[in-house]
Amino acid sequence: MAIGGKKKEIYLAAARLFRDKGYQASSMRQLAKEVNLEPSSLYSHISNKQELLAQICLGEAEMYVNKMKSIMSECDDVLEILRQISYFHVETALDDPISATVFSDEWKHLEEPNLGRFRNLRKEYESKIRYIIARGTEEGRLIDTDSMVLFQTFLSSFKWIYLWNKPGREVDKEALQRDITHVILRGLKK
Amino acid sequence: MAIGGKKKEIYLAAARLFRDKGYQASSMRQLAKEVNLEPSSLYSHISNKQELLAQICLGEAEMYVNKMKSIMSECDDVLEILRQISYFHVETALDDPISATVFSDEWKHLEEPNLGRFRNLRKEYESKIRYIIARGTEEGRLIDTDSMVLFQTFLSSFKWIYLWNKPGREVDKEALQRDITHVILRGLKK
DNA sequence: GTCTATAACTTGATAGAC
DNA sequence: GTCTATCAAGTTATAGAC
Repeated sequence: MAIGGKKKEIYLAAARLFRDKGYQASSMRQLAKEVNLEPSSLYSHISNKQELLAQICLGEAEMYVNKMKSIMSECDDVLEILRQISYFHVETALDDPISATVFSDEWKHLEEPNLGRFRNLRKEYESKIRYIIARGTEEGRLIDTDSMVLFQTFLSSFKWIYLWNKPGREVDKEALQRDITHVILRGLKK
Repeated sequence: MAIGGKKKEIYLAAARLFRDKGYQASSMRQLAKEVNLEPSSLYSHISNKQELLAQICLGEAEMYVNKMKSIMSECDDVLEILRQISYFHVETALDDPISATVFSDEWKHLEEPNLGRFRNLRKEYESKIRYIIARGTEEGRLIDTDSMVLFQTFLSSFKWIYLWNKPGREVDKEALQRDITHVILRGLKK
């Protein structure tokens, strides 16, 4: 680990710990052990435990919002937008499954004002997807089923990848992107 | 609450607490308050906190396994079996969203030997579904995409219902069963 | 920046009176 | 079966020496 990289090392270890045991069951003592420090020394690098969770969750949330903006500014075709979102979800779940898991499963332990910020970012992201799906049905590109069902089914289809992506596993990213997107869009397309 | 129903009352309150705050963040003191007892009095009805989680998670897991056996013994058509599984998932998520959430999100806080039992039940359930999906592709009823992708996408498609099903919401169960099943099977069917 | 020591508090669970 | 009182262990975080 490079000099000055201790803070990053702490964040990475915290994310791994939160994923494996959950936020509440992860102690600062344990975290300290993982980065070879005494517990009190952690506080020279971070201000408290909550900050660790907030950084991870809000960082991921901002990444999704930014990606969504980027996709929508570059592309106008509903199916192509959904395809790009799908590819991005698979990619993030494979490239950083630890952060993806903490983001998905531990955000509820955020405290205010981080919780409010997180919910706003998620709402921003989700409302864009809702809009795309509603437009898709209007344009006759997606099936005419309840738009909430389409939206929720679409998003939940990615919720297994980060859990399934265990360290030892060999994954063909491009094949997985292609297959998952194929199955999902097959269900939604008219 | 009926006489003798205190134990059941405790379990219901515990499930609600585990869902809302997570297992680790739920304290026996809080649970005691919810059922109008002093913390120590809880131990006249249950032996410890872990037992509460185990009962909820293993109870749900057994229910799914039993239902799966029942479906497979009564029906031989792959698409009809998948339809019935889908309907059952939607039904349980709507009828008892609290247990469904604890089962899905808190099982990782089970300790041995409960954790092993839970994993075995889940494995039994999932291997039956894997088998059905593999058979579906062999028979030419389902698309020829990677069977693991089909399996995971199928199961994860139900993972939003119990979270979305907030108390105040009005839900048309039959419409939801029909719509969700329609979208999912559309994606899998040849 | 890291350490030792410790404050201030919460946790699950038990003992024993009633 | 419920209570009061309490224990032993664990929690986050801080103070101050080096």
